[in-house]
Amino acid sequence: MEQQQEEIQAQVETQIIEVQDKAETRDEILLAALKLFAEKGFFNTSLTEIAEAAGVKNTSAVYHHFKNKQAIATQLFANILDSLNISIDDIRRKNQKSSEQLRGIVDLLFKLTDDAPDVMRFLLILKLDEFLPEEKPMLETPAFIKIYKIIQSGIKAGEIRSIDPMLVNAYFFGIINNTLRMVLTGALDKNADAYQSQVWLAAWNAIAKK
Amino acid sequence: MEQQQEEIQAQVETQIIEVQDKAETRDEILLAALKLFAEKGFFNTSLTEIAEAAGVKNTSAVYHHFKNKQAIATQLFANILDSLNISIDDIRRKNQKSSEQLRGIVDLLFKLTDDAPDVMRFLLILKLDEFLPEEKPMLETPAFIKIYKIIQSGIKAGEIRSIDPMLVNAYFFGIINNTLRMVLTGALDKNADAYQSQVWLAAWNAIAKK
DNA sequence: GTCTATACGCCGATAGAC
DNA sequence: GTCTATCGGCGTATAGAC
Repeated sequence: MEQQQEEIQAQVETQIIEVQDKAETRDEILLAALKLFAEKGFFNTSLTEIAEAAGVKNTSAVYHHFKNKQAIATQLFANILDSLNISIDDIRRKNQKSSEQLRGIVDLLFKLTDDAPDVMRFLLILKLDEFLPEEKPMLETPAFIKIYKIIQSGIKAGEIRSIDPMLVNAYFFGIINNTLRMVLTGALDKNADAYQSQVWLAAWNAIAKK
Repeated sequence: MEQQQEEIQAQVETQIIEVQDKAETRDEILLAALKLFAEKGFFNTSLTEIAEAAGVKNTSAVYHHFKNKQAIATQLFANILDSLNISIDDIRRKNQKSSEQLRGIVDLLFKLTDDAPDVMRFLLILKLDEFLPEEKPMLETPAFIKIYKIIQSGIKAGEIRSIDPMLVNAYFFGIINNTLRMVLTGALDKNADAYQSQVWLAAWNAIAKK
């Protein structure tokens, strides 16, 4: 009985491990690809390199998980935007005012820049439509539509200046993203966190109703 | 005597035409490459396409003018930065205050966005280090060093807030460049000129001493 | 699901006539 | 200085054994 249970336990563990292995191989590929794309760009990264970095000695293994190189990038793009979208939902639920919601988003972006710079490089630096020409432009994805709505609410509520919401977007994320881009490329030498509070203030002041 | 002069005249004209042809062929290649790079990116553009667009039926003609594909991009980069640098010198000569000099630069960038969008796409949208890895980062080129100096002067003169000049740069050109990027990609639907005065104000206010 | 081996195409680049 | 012709190589992608 005990032995049987142990066997079952062992089987379950094996299954978990197998499942993990499957997931891990796929994830290893995605992770390796993200890193390489962020470092050298999509076109400078060969499938051979991705395979190596993922711990497989072979491009064929990669082709078993993904139709082609583009499909890897597409999946990365979807994953990143999904998790961004979920985070934004969370932020909207926990905060009422547009200013607070934007503050939350800024907090998230700065954290990501320090903790997952490759993700932010993918979002801010790579020219996505060069290798994902059929994907929707970022501004039309759920995450960014929600940001647009936050801005609209802020204007309606009198928190934000009454100008074209798209210009508000341009000002606010112009300051935020450009700063983060400079952190990512090393033009600014401290980590993102060191700049966060002052950059937030500058960005918010650029769009806040006086 | 008259005939001789006519002949000489004809020869000179021929020479001029030939010289023009030489210059034009090279320029045609550069122009075609600029357009194609701006439209589809460096890696999605083949030398065959550049040759066709330049009015030559052949890549060999291109190779006669440039060592390789990279050399075309390098030349484009140098030309654009040179003319930018010259324009900035001109602006600095004609204006005293940092605010006026920055205003002049903004004016230039907005004009370029409407009149030479491909040049601005090359500067703002393309990921240059992906295909020009050995080139100096843009911030280290003469044109941008001068902009940095303008900012430093403005801080010294009390026109601009006393913070890290690099952050001033991030704020100011964050707003300017992000707006222009959105014009270039169509996210903002009017031409750049329609936004210029208000965007200038927003960018200047983000860095001006209150 | 990962390996070996291999096919295939495209594109960058060169040689040489004119 | 532009043409025809052609090479070589890399990188994507597939077939098939294990």
